[in-house]
Amino acid sequence: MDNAEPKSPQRRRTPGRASVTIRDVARHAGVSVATVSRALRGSDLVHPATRERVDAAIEALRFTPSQLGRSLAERRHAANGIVFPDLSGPFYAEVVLGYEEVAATLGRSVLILSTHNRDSADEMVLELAGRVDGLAVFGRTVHDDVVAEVVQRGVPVVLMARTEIEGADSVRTENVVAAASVVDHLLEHGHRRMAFLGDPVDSTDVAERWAGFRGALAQAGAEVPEQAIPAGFKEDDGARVAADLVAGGLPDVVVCANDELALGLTVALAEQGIEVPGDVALTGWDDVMAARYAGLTTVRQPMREMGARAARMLDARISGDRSEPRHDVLTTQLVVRSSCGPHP
Amino acid sequence: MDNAEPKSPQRRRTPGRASVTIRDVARHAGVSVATVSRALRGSDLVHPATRERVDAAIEALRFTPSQLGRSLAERRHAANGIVFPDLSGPFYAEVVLGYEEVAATLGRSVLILSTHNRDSADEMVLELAGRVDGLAVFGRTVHDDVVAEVVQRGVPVVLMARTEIEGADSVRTENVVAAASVVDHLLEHGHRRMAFLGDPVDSTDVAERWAGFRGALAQAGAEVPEQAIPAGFKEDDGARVAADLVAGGLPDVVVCANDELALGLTVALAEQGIEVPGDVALTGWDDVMAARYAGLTTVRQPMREMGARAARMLDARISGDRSEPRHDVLTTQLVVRSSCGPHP
DNA sequence: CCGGTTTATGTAACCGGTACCAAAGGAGCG
DNA sequence: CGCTCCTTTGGTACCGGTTACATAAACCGG
Repeated sequence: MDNAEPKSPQRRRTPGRASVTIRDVARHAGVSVATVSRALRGSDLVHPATRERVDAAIEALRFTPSQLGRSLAERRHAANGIVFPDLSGPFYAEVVLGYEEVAATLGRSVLILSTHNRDSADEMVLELAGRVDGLAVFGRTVHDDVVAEVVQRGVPVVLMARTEIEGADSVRTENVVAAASVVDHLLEHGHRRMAFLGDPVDSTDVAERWAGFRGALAQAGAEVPEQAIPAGFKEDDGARVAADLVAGGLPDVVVCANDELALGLTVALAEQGIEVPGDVALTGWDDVMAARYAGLTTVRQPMREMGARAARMLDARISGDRSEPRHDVLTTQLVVRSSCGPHP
Repeated sequence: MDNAEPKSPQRRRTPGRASVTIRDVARHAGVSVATVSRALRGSDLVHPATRERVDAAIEALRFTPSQLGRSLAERRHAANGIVFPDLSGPFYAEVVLGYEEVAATLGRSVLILSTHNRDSADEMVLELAGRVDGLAVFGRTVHDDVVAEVVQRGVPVVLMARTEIEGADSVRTENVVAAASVVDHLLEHGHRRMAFLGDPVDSTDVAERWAGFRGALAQAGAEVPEQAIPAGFKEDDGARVAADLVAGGLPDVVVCANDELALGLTVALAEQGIEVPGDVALTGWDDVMAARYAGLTTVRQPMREMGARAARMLDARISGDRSEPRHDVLTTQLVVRSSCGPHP
């Protein structure tokens, strides 16, 4: 009965605490590990009396099954990953929230990775891919070939707000029509000379907004600017262009690629004595909380829904859905406030 | 050489893709798994020529070591968890960001869990605890006994913005002094009748702010309200109390437990024709982005630093630090804007 | 009272790595 | 030339679960 005392190289034990394993439980309950495992998973056929003994042992030993051992045996992580550039915007948080909520409901943990423009981002993503059953990637955070590599390894990927990639699902929000509706609204205000602030090269979303913007202007026979004014996504980036904008002669309105740009620009302009919307009108994009209080006209995107949908798409893939990749487009909504000027 | 053909029950293969393992690499390179493992970990002493063969095999087979197998063998997850109530505030996102940034630098992945007031939160936390090397818990998201249970299992825990628990480190921000400085500032404005909006029972932070608020009023010989006006943390909660506040006779100022409350209240009051700061002054707490644009006087907390510090504390514990639990308190900063009235 | 099921449990081979221990082969030295 | 010592490498027992397969016990109608 009490075997293996002499031969065994005496359980190597790490400095850390000795965690109690399924075999300890089995011994304590006087059954085999198989039985404990079965009792653990509730399901199968275990005699009530036996189950009781096992439960008692589990209780007595305060046993918790190791997720690691379980995952290895089941060959699934029961976890999803999500990659985004930087949580700092008030914006990504919503996406993550929607994602997490659905994933949790589906019994999957969520691993987050923020790339912060780190050089090592690519490796970090690959590493992450090895820890999850599926991965959501937001925007231009990761190089195409890295995403392709992940897909190629068989890990389902959903892209969010990003150009499509062979073999991966995607969710994004509508941009072209929304940008056109912004422009149309501004035209109704009587604004004619419009500038666009944001770098179309930097993001698919911005590129589409820029395209929609130009298209609508052209269609209306209004003047179409040659180029967008390049800028990042932060308030600082908006503030930085204020001087140039003034020096170059103010347009009637500046359509900004996101709210933070518009807000930063508003403040910087005010410092130069230029009023919004009196001297120049502005619009943003995203409808962050601050936009409400700043009276910023903007476009609302269903960020939380986007995260939620990504999580559901991944779940379907992980569960074996082999159908053609889907590419969902969520509709957006123009939110008119005061920054575009008094209603005509 | 080519053994085990007849006896082996022929590798059970799951429906999924057959991932390439370290043994495949070993076979391909004509070496043992031990050698591959050594080559993999870079370190050890492997003959350059051998290493080259192994690398070639890895390349050829597009092998990626399984994090699962590795974690199981190393008995570490290389991952930390963080639990918070709800990401939706513009506020928690910062904490998570700081946490993630440091954790990533230290080579740990981050698992997030948002409890959303779900009933199953406790089990979810316990489950999470089984997947990580350390856990950060924000606020009153989890019952004390659940946290204790996690600690008892030997998983290091750091509490954020929460009352201390035996055996766990904690980080929080200073509240009492800050609340007093808010009150002092308001007294300088000449405000005397002050109300406090927020539920002290709901959160340790709020309780401390309420205490600091009362203390400062008492010290100044001003009228001390019997009770705080209970409210949650959302804009809606702020809006909801507007009517009662007006009906009960407006105080000189309402000190709110967070910015969202103050902002929601501002809007609701405006709808009733009551101006801030003309008819009533307001202050918030957190200094979210919207507070800047709404001109809200508030208290800034170093949220990102809080997350970062929690991650560092956990790292120390995981690395074997057995010293007494630390309880860090981060200093906060009064940010004066227009909502408290014109300067005297 | 017996062969045939059905139910309950045990045995052991995985999952995919890590690392201890031993052995092989080469170099250096008296 | 024999003998240590050191560098490389291989064999294998883990880590902590799951589960296919075998086995034993209990049940059943004829």
